[in-house]
Amino acid sequence: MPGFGGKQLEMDGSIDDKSEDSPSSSGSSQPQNLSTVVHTITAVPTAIPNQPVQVQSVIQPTQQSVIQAAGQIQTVQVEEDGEGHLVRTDPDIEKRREILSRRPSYRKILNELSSAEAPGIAKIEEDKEEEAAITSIQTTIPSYVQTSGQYGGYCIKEPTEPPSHQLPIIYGPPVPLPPARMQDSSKVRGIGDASQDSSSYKKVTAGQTIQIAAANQNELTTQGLQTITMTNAGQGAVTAAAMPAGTTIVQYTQGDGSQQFVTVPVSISPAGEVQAYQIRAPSSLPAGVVMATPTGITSPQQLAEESARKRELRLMKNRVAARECRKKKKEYVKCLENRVAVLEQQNKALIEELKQLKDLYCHKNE
DNA sequence: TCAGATCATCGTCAGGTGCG
DNA sequence: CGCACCTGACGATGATCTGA
Repeated sequence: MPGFGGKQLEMDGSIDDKSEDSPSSSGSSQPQNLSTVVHTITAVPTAIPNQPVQVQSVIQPTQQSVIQAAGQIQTVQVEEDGEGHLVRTDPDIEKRREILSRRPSYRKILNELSSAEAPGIAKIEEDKEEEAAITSIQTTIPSYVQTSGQYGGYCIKEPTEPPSHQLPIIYGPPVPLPPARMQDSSKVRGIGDASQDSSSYKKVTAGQTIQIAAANQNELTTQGLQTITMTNAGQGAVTAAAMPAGTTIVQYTQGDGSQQFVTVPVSISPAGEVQAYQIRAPSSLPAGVVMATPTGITSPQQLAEESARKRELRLMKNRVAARECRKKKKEYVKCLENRVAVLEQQNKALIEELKQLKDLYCHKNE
């Protein structure tokens, strides 16, 4: 597993360089306490557990040696394995291997790395985004939403002064939608075309993604709500299987850029009754994800819709998690590359130092 | 210019891990 | 033990490169 490599590179079989590779020391790290060097050991970092440490100087197995790198001295127990390799046998190794046998978290690893680095490298902080400000919102589904699952176009009128932290109420008559805006949800999403209409009514795309854009960006931003994207069932990223007809995912972006997701079942009665749902932020969901709980689901169809909604929510969360994971992985790889650069630099400096000392020693003997 | 190769990105699934 | 989260693996898709 690639994810294990970096951790083992640091923890297993290599010099523990927690404090030796800060970026600030890059290029300027010179060993200071050379008089304390008993043996100079070059430990080759390896991703393979139990890989023997390659020892350049001649030392005896089971001998206490002192590794000195970038001013840090460390005692290392070295033993010979069955194949003539010299292997580190620190008492901590077993414990470390045990820890490393678990799947690592890029966040944890990077934080560990960062804690050993200079402050220049940013840690990946736990998401401390504020809890969703929206705790109790009444969403009203317009009666003209077609029960086939395909929305007709409709207008959204933003309240002149919407209450703080509340979604705008969707209402208004159906409006024919331009086909071009119904083609690609990815293009539709993020449209905040405030310049397009000066009126308080908005055209909203239907079929794939419906966005509720702010006419006055500042107005909504100050209320912590910028855009709302409604993803309809059966199209785009939401498959028909995942989202039965009449189920809607509402995604909106707050002023700070954090995304919020709401799943809203749209079961409009043939009579056109509007069903209201209470939107809340349950404790089981992470910050930023709120769940719309329909009141009084009893029929099997509604149960199926409920399970489909749950599935869609799970997929959405996993999608976000995958994105986060990839982001972390990239940062982690970058961090490792920086470490490699720093260590190469230090290795160079140490080799140079050794060379100079050897020359000095030879000259003294002569 | 175009077809194929290569690469990057993304969504989804499955399985491991941590935690209450 | 169940749930939520994390992450490797896989396939799909689009962008870019390359040689004919």
